[in-house]
Amino acid sequence: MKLSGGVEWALHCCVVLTAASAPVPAARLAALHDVSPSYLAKQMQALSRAGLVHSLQGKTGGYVLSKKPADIPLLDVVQAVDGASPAFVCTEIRRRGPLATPPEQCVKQCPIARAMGAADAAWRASLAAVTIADLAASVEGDSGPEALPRVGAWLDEATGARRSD
Amino acid sequence: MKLSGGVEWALHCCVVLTAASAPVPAARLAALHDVSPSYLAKQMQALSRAGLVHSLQGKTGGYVLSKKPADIPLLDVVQAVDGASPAFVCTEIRRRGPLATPPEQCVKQCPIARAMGAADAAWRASLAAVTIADLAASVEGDSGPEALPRVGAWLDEATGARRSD
DNA sequence: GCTAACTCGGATATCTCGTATCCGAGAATA
DNA sequence: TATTCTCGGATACGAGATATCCGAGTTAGC
Repeated sequence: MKLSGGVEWALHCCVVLTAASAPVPAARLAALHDVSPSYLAKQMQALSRAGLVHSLQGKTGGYVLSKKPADIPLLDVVQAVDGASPAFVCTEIRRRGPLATPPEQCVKQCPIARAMGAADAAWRASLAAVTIADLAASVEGDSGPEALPRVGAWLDEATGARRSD
Repeated sequence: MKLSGGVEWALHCCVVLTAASAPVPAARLAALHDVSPSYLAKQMQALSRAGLVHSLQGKTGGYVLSKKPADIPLLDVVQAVDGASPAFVCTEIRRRGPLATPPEQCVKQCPIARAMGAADAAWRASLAAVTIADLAASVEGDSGPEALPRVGAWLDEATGARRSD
């Protein structure tokens, strides 16, 4: 029961992209967080495939959020990076062995699968209730209203003035 | 975000142990479900270490539930087999890179970690609300009141009359 | 009291999946 | 039109899960 490590990176990227006003290359995002550029690129590709971010190619290319931050639940980001398959997969072992449950009693899934599925649904519901906009607001509350715009400005420097660092 | 496959086996074993009236060897449990005896033994060891089942050695040994089924939440079984560590681990990447958040603003964990932690808590709460006894009752509702006792009798055959198969 | 057989428990190979990386395709700028 | 920068998929590497085996301990029977 472990979540892919790239999920954390993807979520942070989505939050900071909120403050950017121009396409941000994956390399720039990697530099901001001081993480592997190659690997973060992979996560951004996943977000792009899921339609959460729009990718622009070419010299001034990069990634832009394709929706309003308030319309992006955390669940979408997590599922884009980590996959949408549920944590628990029922192997139907009740149908095996000498005392296998007869097929006519297997119309509904077994109680174990139901309970695990309910827990999975609760987890997803919790993630679906929070959006990227909520996270951005929380960052303001924690680090002050100027923190996020400052990051956004730093990200924009890449395109505006390449002489920043 | 994938759960160890052994979790399913462990849960099924706990449910059927409800109906047994004598210690059941791991090999017998494996035969019931037609799964690898060696690997299931590993899961049972995890349950034993967690104190959910009591292990008896010797010729008439085996595993017995160490508590009333109503006192064993699914969460305990899942955590015993899969580990208790949370699915999301915050790497604190906000403290890295050129615009690292100053340490004095890191007294509380970042909004992302909080949101993921809340989802994890919801998942655990859902699992903690269901007990092995609830599952056993659901099995009765699905397959009839005689299904579970029949399995229990089959498990007991191992010790009572070894001439069963 | 002793032998023998059966049990659990931990230590040991194998393998899939996540981690990390690289190079080619495509587009906008100059 | 050529160049430079970007994304995108295909490619090695490593950790963790999967599956297994053998030794330690205990009980039953003789």
